[in-house]
Amino acid sequence: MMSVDDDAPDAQSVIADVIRAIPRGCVASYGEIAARAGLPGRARLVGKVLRDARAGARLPWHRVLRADGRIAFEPRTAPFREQQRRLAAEGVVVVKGRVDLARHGWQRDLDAELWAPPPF
DNA sequence: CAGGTGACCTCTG
DNA sequence: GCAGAGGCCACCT
Repeated sequence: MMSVDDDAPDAQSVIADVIRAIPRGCVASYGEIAARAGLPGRARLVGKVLRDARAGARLPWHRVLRADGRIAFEPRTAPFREQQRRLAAEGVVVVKGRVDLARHGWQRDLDAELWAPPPF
């Protein structure tokens, strides 16, 4: 007997899947992730998923940034430096706690595929 | 039940 | 660049 819930996986697991889909070397914002999970406006829920994420969750949490490309943690804190370190390890440039989204943004990557920009 | 909080976002000035 | 307001909603007091 099917129920409608079979087609309504809980939001948090969908969000987790989206985060796992962020390519290495790319970053995505909370709002972007929520939107891609079919949950526009639910950026805060993405934050909760990451907060609840456990070590064994295997989520690339370091690839999630704020909408302006800044790391969500307070500068100079341990988590902040850890995220910055992990990003650098993937070749993502972090300057003053900020990433150039035009260079490493996931959405930008999609645009690159669809638009097939000419070499400059 | 009401109020505050939070790994957030967008708009306005 | 910064500040305020409104939106979002799960979770805790």
